[in-house]
Amino acid sequence: MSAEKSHGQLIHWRNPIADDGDEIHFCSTCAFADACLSVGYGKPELSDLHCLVEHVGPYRQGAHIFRTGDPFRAIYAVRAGAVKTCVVDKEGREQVLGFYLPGEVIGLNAIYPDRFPCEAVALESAQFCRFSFPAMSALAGRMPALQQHLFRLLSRELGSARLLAGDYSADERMAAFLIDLGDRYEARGFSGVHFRLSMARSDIANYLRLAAETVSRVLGRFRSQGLIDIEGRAVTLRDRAGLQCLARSSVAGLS
Amino acid sequence: MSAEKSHGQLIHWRNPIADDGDEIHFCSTCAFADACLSVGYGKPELSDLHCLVEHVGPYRQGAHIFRTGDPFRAIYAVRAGAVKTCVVDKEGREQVLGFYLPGEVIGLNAIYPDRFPCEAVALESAQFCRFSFPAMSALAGRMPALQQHLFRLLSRELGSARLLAGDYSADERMAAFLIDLGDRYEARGFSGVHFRLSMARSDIANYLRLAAETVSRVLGRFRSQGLIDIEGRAVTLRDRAGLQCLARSSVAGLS
DNA sequence: GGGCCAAATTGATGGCGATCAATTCGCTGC
DNA sequence: GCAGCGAATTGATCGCCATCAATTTGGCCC
Repeated sequence: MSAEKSHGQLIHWRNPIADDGDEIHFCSTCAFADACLSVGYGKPELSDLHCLVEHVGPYRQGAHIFRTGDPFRAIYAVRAGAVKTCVVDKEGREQVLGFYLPGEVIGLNAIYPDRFPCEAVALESAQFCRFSFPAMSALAGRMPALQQHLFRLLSRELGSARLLAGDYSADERMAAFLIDLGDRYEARGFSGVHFRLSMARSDIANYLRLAAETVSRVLGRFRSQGLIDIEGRAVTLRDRAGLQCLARSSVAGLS
Repeated sequence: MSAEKSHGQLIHWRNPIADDGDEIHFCSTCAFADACLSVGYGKPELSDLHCLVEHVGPYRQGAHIFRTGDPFRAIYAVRAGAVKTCVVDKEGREQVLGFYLPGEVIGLNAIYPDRFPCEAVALESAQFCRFSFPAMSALAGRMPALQQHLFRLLSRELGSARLLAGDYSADERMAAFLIDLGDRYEARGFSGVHFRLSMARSDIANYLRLAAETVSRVLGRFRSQGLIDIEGRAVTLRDRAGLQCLARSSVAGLS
């Protein structure tokens, strides 16, 4: 982040990277920032948390962070770049489960089977903080705030997974998707109205359970209706209220 | 249900109730049975777990266990009966999120928002074990096995929520649904091939994101194909392999 | 047993989005 | 700049499932 600032006006939006951490201060945009803040800097627990972190990457576009069936040892917080998780059935077709932006956590759904139930693939060059899960859950036992935090991360993801399961129209799905991405970028300190899609149209289509052609058509219609600007992968949400309205029943005012 | 018993041989299957617990022994079919076993009976932690349990109910059919927006204080394990969880949008249409059988746990998705994000409604007369969540997470801090168990319950539900989100045909959804119910009954010690649907066709339809008419047609077709027997709400899975095959790509061999 | 109402089944029709097909766009390497 | 190739867009057609409508079944109270 600090490095990017020197580039000046070439950057239209803040480059999504959650990397302002050092030995003393934890990444402020990270999903675990709250847990750290809630115990206060300088406490021994915080340094414990730092000790079990390992920075890994960069992984280049298309590289796997983990694969289906890999033994579960750690969860990963995205530091930079973006990731998709997906399952691949025996016929080789893949099904995208989710996209993860800087500051978000992947691997939580591996706790139960004790193996990763899905693949994680870098959508662009990506770096991670790797948290040993045994160490982390041991620490969580001594550190109620961290335990609470893990419960919340899991519970939250549970809520958002359920949202995807609704029987929404193509327009509703797409509107909800754009709003959701915007909200998530915003929550991490980036612009919530102007951002870059890090995934291909076909990945969006797969994630929303639509055909790629439908995604293209809906985006085109949204543009002609003045709801968004989109050029290649650069998106601007022009009419958030309008999108929000389309993305109706999305369980009004949750998360 | 007890009224049914007087009908004598009309009842072919074991009455689904997970209630063999007392002050000393925990319900053996309960979702928390494993956690108890793993620390061993008689240990002080176990009695701690028992102390924070409160038996509630019976709730009659259609009664709410909790409602959207209620402050989150506890999670509930189903002791007897069955439950559906659902959200209701502002137009009043409901969307079924899941069904819960004896031994299963509801309320885990309330941890993050700290309020219940959905309704829980008894599908038939139902009883519960109510676990105070603050007490439980405090105990989890002292009892790694319990913490682990909570993580696993959450993670597991995360996995199953994702399954529902796939773009499956009506046949695939229905087959997967029947197999899943059978597996779950079996996991709790009941028959996995012969059981009673505790929910209405319209609830199944809503849950599977199909029209009630489609559910009716698919079940009829399954019957004429010899895959199942169904009469009213009594189901027998005649050809599990056939159903399993229909329910294909359901992320082969997870959960 | 009879009447009432909701649930379930069965049939006829239509719409949304998938699929197939044809360009066009945009990036990469030479 | 141009060839080459995959991604994205745009158009035409088809099929699954929702919707509307009509019975039929089953549960419940009198």
